[in-house]
Amino acid sequence: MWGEGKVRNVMGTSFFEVEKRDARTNARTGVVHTSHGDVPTPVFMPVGTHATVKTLDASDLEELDAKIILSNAYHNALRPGDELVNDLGGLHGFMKWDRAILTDSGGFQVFSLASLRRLDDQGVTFRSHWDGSEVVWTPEKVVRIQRNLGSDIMMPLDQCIELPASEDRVEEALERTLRWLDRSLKEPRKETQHLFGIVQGGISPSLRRRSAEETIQRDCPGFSIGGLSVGEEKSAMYEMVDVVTEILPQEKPRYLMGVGTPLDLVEGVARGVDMFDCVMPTRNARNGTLFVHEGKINIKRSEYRNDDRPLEEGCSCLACRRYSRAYLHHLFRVNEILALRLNTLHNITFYLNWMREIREAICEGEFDAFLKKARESLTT
RNA sequence: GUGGGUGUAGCUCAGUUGGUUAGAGCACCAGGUUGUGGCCCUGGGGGUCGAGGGUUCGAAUCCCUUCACUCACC
Repeated sequence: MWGEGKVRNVMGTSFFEVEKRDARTNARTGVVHTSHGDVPTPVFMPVGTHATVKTLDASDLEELDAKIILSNAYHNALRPGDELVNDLGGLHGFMKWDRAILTDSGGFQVFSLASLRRLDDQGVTFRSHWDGSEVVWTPEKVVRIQRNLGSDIMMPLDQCIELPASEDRVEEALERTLRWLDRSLKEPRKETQHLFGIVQGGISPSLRRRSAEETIQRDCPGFSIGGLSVGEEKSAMYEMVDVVTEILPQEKPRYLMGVGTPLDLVEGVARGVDMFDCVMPTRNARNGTLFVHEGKINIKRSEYRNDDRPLEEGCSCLACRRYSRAYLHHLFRVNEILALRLNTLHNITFYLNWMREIREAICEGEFDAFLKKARESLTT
């Protein structure tokens, strides 16, 4: 099913190295080398849209042992402004985070803020969601923004479309994404910055293949799989990941954008994905949904009002080490800021530990069993 | 004591000239949340319409009595 792909380790100071490949699936461990440190893969990148992982600061993230976070070109360019960030030492200096940063281009905002935009081949015209002023985006400008932000890994402007969509529209978005990638690659960036290509193609296997085959012709150090988890069936998403990872080169990292649930991460890894990001652990933390190995805990539920146990026995996070479900329930119910912070600490800890467990399972040759167990115990 | 006002879901209130099974917002109970606004979405439980009597085919709605709260004046 997953084939027996070739491993071609690149020696020396290459951007990415595959370390261990699973025998029965496409899962592999590796390391992404950046000028802000090494990142063991498969990795989950906490989302810090506005130069902060909401409720946490850089020292929190260091304590949680995060090696890389994700931020956003669109949001940071509007506020506080990428030139200001550049003056203040880039995102790293600004937020005092000296580990790796990946920035998303704002391509997803073209999609999610669709009512505010006008799009043609030249680029995108937005109305700022802050003050309504008009901003024009081109692929070149988006690279310039990310150069100012100083991220280690940057995404080109792409076109992510709503599903379901006609074959024609998917194809048009796919072609435009490729043209925009070519323009992005011509725009200067710092030597230490790496620009990924993004594969589109909706939920059409043939268009996905075409997008992947075209994209890998470009000189990119890694490839992203975009346009998924936007309302399609879960089975379709997994199938698209299968289709694409079969084509992407083994020696370069694959990044599945915006995904996903703990089970999605395992399923993605099984298909050869190395990098993930998702708002789910942080957003759900703020909405009272907490991840544990058995599934999810909705801390709002009244059954936790008198529950003296920690969220999850053995969890290393502050919320679990020190506080009870009853206390977390209370804090959430009375809308205390601390609830959001403790919940976020827990969910990020869970996600980072989850990826660590995945890496260990691969290293020990037990990923297959790990995958099987995850499928049995997790439904989403 | 006299005169006026108000009593409808836990809270704040809609409810047409009397007309199906009395509604909304918030709260409560429970789901959802996938390249981020603590937002938002979807369900659910909950009412002797202050109480009693009357008119009527039919009353939250009209009439009488009564109770509670409230305002003004003694």
